[in-house]
Amino acid sequence: MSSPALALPIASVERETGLSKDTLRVWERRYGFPMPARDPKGERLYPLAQVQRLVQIKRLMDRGHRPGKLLLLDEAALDALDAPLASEHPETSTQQLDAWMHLVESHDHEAMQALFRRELIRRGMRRFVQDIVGPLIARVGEAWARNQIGVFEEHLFSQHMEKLFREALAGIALAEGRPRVLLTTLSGEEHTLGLLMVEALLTVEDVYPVLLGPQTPVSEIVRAAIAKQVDVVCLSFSSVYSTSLAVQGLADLRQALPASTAIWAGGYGVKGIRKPVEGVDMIPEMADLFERLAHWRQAHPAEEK
Amino acid sequence: MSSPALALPIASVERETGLSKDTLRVWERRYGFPMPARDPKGERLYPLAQVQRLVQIKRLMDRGHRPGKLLLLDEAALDALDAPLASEHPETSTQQLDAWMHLVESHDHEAMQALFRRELIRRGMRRFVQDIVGPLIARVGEAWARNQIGVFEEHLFSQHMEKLFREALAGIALAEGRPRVLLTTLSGEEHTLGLLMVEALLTVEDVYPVLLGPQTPVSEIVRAAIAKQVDVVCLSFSSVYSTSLAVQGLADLRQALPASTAIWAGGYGVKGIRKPVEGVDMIPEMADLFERLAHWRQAHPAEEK
DNA sequence: GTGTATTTTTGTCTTGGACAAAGTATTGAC
DNA sequence: GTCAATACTTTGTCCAAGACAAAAATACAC
Repeated sequence: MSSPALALPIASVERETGLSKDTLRVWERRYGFPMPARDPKGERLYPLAQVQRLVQIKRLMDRGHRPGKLLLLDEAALDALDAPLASEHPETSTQQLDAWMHLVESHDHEAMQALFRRELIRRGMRRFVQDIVGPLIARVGEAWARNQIGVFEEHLFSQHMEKLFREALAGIALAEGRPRVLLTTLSGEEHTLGLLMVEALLTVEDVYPVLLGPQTPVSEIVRAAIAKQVDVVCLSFSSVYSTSLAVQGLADLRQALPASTAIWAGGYGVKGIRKPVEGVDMIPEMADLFERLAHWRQAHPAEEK
Repeated sequence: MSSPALALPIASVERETGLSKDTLRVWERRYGFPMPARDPKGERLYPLAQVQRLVQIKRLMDRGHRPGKLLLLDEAALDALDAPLASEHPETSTQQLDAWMHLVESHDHEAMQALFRRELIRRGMRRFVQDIVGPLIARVGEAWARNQIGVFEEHLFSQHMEKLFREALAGIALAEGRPRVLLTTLSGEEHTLGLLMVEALLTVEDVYPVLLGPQTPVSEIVRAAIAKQVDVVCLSFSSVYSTSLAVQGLADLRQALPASTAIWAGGYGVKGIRKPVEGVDMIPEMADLFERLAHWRQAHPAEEK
């Protein structure tokens, strides 16, 4: 018999935690944690408890804590760090959001899907996205960082949002509207939901969207922009994307793209950018998107043909 | 200025080829290939040509060739081994696939989308996926590996496939069919297309699918499987996922999941697995999926309530 | 406050050796 | 001849300790 699932080899820990083997080994050397057992061959075997703690540490690091501090803390101190942060959801009526969150937590996706559809019809796409989806995505991200929900709940939520948007857009035939907008993210930014949200908003505003999906290198964005003759390249940054990487990427893109092509950068990740990047329009809030759009249309009156 | 993309550091090569850093280094030591340049710091810089050849070698390995032989061959001999693959999907003529590929290359996604819809209606979901989508995805992956198309074309293709599947499934109300199947990938496997394809196939076969999206850690898959009470966990592996990581991950999952929950593993990434993993059903080909499904239903006759 | 220089932290890369698991070849029984 | 057990070869992953640059934090000047 024995109970083999009590410990994992280093490769599995890498997969489960997202921490590289090199990092795991160097932490052990420097900080004394994690300190795995060894098999007869001398290879590391991480007890499940240590793996769980590593997951927790990783999550706290994503929230801005530094490994040097975290790895020296004991379990209680770690848990204490997990608790606060609870105070901030300003804008939206907390009560309604709580109701939505409860659906996310309870995995009742049939009810969630049904409620989404109802609210979409009731409010229209624009208000639905602004009042519900946007805040809810932020709330879910926050709940995940605070360990109130797991990866599983977050994934399920994302999938159903995606399904909802794609179904809503399914019936809409693409008009030859202007501007033509390319939607994507830079390499390293995996979050797709923001893009779909923007696609939905723009489509109902008679924009012609070209959805490229996430993680396109700058050089390929340029190729795409030229091949599909877009007027605007719109990028989305989630809150986990490093601000400096975003600024660098936007600058690179601006340089590589013809001056006639506008660049819009949106999402929670751009809120941290203090100094604006030359030739790039920041869209920190959903509402700014419409402003930008109106602005573009004003500057580019419809030419015949 | 400069030309930064001419060579890649080892981490990028690992990501692009699915070969681990350790493997890349040990091949260099043993066989003399790949033999990367070095930057001032002494770190490896793989020229693009070597990376492409590595991708080719990886593909040939998945077809059963052994690295010891392949790494000693020159370019011509490698290409010779590569060629005879064309006849693998007899149901679809190479000519027709070429026509599809041409659409991918020309970025004409309106035509592509229209043609997809027509073929879906004409053939039905099952034949459409088996005869067209499956081979086409393989073909696109291959073209990408050979550098015949860029990231941009590949992304655009993926997005339109995704759109197609999601639109096709939009109208179908989920029946309370059995088995209930959880669809996801392990951390590190980003490819979503395979999941959607399987979801589409299963949905029309009256299965109840739970799509979790990509990159779920094993522990969260287990939570999800229990919460959603699924009968089967179905994982997809693309060709860039390392075979040994797949085996390790499947073993970890098998151990963590109740014995009553079946595990199905599909995609091009499982073709390289020689020795079956205890308690995991391999689905190397699309057709095997239906066989597995029939098998499951036979073993679990519908109980009333 | 805002910007620049200095120090610390941190992750990734390096080498060469070791070993077991998987794959191939050989042997021997029937 | 087939099949199975045995010996040999191939192959990927792991280990150790050292090195270094990019990022973050701190100190300092304005």
